[in-house]
Amino acid sequence: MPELTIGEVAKRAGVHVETLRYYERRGLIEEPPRAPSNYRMYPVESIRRIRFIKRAQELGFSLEEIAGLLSLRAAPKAHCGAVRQRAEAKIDDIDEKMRDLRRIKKALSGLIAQCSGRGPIRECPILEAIDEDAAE
Amino acid sequence: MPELTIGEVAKRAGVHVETLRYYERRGLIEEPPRAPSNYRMYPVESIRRIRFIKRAQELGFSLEEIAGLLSLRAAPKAHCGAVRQRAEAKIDDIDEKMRDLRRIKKALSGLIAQCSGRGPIRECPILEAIDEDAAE
DNA sequence: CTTGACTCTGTACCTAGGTACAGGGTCTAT
DNA sequence: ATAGACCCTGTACCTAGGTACAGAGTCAAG
Repeated sequence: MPELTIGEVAKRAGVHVETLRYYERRGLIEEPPRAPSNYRMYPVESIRRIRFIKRAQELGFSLEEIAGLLSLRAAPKAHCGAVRQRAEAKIDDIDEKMRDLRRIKKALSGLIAQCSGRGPIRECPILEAIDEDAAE
Repeated sequence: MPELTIGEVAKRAGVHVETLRYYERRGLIEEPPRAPSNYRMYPVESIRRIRFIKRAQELGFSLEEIAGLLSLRAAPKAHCGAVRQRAEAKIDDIDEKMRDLRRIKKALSGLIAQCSGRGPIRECPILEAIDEDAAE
């Protein structure tokens, strides 16, 4: 019987015990069977699933989106295009964030260029610019 | 007496009344004098300060960092280099975020390239890759 | 002089993704 | 048989930046 306690799963998957219980509440992992002691007893496959979740997170998916991926995976009629679509949407999100960051960086660079770094604070061109600019 | 109620300040600065009270609690704006009714009565300059906060936010500064900028501005001995330094640090933050986003985007693009979008979900190369990859 | 719009304080709630107790039960080694 | 390490539930707390009440007081118009 390859069953694991929550602490073993946590250690092997590299997460905290509380995180596993949290994922269970969030519906990301199904409720494992219980030992007579009421301890959760996880099959070894659980570790793989937790790692899937962590890696999808590293790819920028939220827990809600990951739940979607997982239920997609479990749907026999689903096809691969649905997954691809989600990945593409995520890339669009990333592109948008990058545009925002570039815009902000450009604005900051412009401010820095106006500041020698040597005047008194009262005449700081950066502060003056933030103070005076119309909302852009 | 150019004094404004909280609602007037909110409207003119483009924020909610609750936000102004929140900023006051956070120490971003000082407690305004009170009318006999106990209403807050703001001087017109307050509007400028609120707008400063909003614009600094748009530049990526947190409220805590903005509090720092504001107290810097109020310190007579401070010099402009301190502001410049904060702006440069913010650019470094941005660069780091952009690097992260680029890395993630690259990983996602690689996954998408492996997926025709047409297979059944069980053979989806994207899901398989997330499932199998060692943490990278 | 009353109605509606405004303001006050205090507190709870929201998202996201957890983390930390408290107060109990269980399991293992000695 | 008892100490220490584990597990259970339930609830509160955390960051960040607000938002939403509830219940009370105030102000202006008609």
